[in-house]
Amino acid sequence: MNSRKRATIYDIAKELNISPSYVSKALSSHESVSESMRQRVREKAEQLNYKHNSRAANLRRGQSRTIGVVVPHINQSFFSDAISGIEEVCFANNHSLVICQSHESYEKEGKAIETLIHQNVDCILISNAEETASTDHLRQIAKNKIPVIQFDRCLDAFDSFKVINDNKAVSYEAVRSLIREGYRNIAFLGGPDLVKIFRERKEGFIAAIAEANLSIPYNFIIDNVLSRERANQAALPLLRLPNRPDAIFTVSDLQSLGVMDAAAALGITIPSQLGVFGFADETFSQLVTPSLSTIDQHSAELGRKAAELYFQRIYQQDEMPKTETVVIASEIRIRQSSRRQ
Amino acid sequence: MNSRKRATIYDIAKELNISPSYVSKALSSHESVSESMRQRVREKAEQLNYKHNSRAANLRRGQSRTIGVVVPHINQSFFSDAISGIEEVCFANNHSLVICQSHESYEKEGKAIETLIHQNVDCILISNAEETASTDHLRQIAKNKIPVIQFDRCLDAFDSFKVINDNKAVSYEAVRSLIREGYRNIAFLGGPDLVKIFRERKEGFIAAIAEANLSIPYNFIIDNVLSRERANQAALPLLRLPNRPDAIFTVSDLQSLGVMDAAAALGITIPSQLGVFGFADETFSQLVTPSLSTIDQHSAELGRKAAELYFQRIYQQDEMPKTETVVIASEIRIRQSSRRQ
DNA sequence: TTGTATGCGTTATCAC
DNA sequence: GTGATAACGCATACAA
Repeated sequence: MNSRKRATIYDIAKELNISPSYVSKALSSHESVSESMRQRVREKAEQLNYKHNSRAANLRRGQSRTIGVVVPHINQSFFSDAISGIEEVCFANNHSLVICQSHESYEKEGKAIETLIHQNVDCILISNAEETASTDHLRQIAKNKIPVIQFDRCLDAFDSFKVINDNKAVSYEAVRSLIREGYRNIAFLGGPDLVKIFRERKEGFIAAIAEANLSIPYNFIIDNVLSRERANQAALPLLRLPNRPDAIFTVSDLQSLGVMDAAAALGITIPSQLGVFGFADETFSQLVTPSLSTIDQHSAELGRKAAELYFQRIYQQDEMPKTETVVIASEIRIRQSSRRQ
Repeated sequence: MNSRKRATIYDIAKELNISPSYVSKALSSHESVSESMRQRVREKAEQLNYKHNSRAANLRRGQSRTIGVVVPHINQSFFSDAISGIEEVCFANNHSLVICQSHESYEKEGKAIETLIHQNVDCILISNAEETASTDHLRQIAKNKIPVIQFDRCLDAFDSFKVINDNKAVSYEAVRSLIREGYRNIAFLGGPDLVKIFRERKEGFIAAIAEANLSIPYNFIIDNVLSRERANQAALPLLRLPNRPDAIFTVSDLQSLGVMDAAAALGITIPSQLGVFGFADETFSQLVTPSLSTIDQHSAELGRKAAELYFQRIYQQDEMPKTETVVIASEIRIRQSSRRQ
């Protein structure tokens, strides 16, 4: 695919009988270059269809002006919304985005990180895979002097910038709203306990339950059932219990879908016999019937914030700043699935 | 952020008292390097935490091993699924992905392309913005000797590899299924007429109508209403007509949602009084009530195919191959919204 | 088997 | 104002 090579500053220099370095300065509008010369160079560049090669420039500069992103799946609303926000900020700052997906696998996550290190990215934004139970891969990044920003699914065993929602507070709000609707026997379906956000959501749940002086049978709190299928498998036995839950709070919308499947299979009506509350406000949540009560994480905003953190706090900073955790406010969206009236 | 620099082959060479170029060969397991030396180099590399800098290597090689992707929005199922497929293939071929979104704007699309050219990407995969009515931006890419592969939203005024669905055939099938269900007065909500896929979907619609000897009032075919809102605005007056349509075929699921909104607003029941058929099989389509009949485009497969086209037909080829259009079979998914019984 | 020289396209430094 | 030179990190043709 090399029919002919692209024009370089050497070509422009030759045509204009000036030196390549001077062309470079002219193109970057260096002060020491007269306006008339800048003009001449620009015209010749246009004429030769010259395009600046940013990778060569970045090699020279010792940067890549590229941000790496690792997410479990790019085709889940939460992540694609977040990436969308990240892309906007990066684009506005003349940086580009290299995206990898881990498919929730720790091994693939490690490979993706390896690739990004080879690519010499300036920063890595990561939301960890469900499977990830070690911080070795993150330490690997740090070992290569690449700053890490975790978002949403953060491992607190690794110190880095983090962008998350006010998970505990909003979960507390959600469960309170269930209690206000008259639900009394509320179960919880969670995610991997290593991931802080899932622990926090559980804490919020427990706080609301405790505050209302309700009791939770030990088997009403089930961790590590993050997918629709696994939540379904967890909900079925729960809903077959003599003293079955009258509401279920889950840490993702997909899990709520699994609960709804289970309820349908057992002929249990939502919301009258069973309240359901999800998390993430996926596109489908307001479209299912009954529409799903959930939590809007403002994911695009979360992505934007993560990227901005790089540009404001790390980029062009001399030393590594003290890490920090940014909290993005989220909102409960009460819909039919948790409204008894 | 330059606390200390990363190790290079020079560092390894110095430590081992051999030449840098020899290190390079040893690391790439060149034949002329003894196994014992390879081993020594590898160990030292490991020890110094050396990471291959692929951007420097690629600069030397005159490639970037990077594919650029431009889509309207990365957070729409169809596109994120397609990108997911593209990513898989690229990752398997040791290439990385730079992703830009046009937000359906021609101007942003052009800027994204400009960025990708600067980035020196080896190929650009693009699905054009709704607004795009010129092929200038694509010619700009070609002018820079970068191969273009259009997918889904292709402009046929620009000759390039293209990957699309069997739009006409599957639309024909979809409309036939509506007719089979007894719908007789079927309207069409389309996209921009410049984009081939939308024209083809219309052609399929017309073919089925013609075959069944049904007539279509001139105002039952409405182009260029691609979003939920615009489809809603188009559907409302249509459904207020004395001789209103008893079914509507749209070229996207979001449009169908707009139609459903309109029907709900006017108290028209789906599917008994109005059949609705969408396109794309977005995640939500099987979750809405009534569930939406639609067309599964096999978008991940479509993305994979687009990427494979690059690796199989363009990458490492001496001359630009003759372009070609690849058709990905799609399938109709008949659900409640178009089933009268 | 090992090493040398050169260049990829740019920019920063210094000299004129 | 303008230009020569080195360097970014690597790979390759060529020499030994």
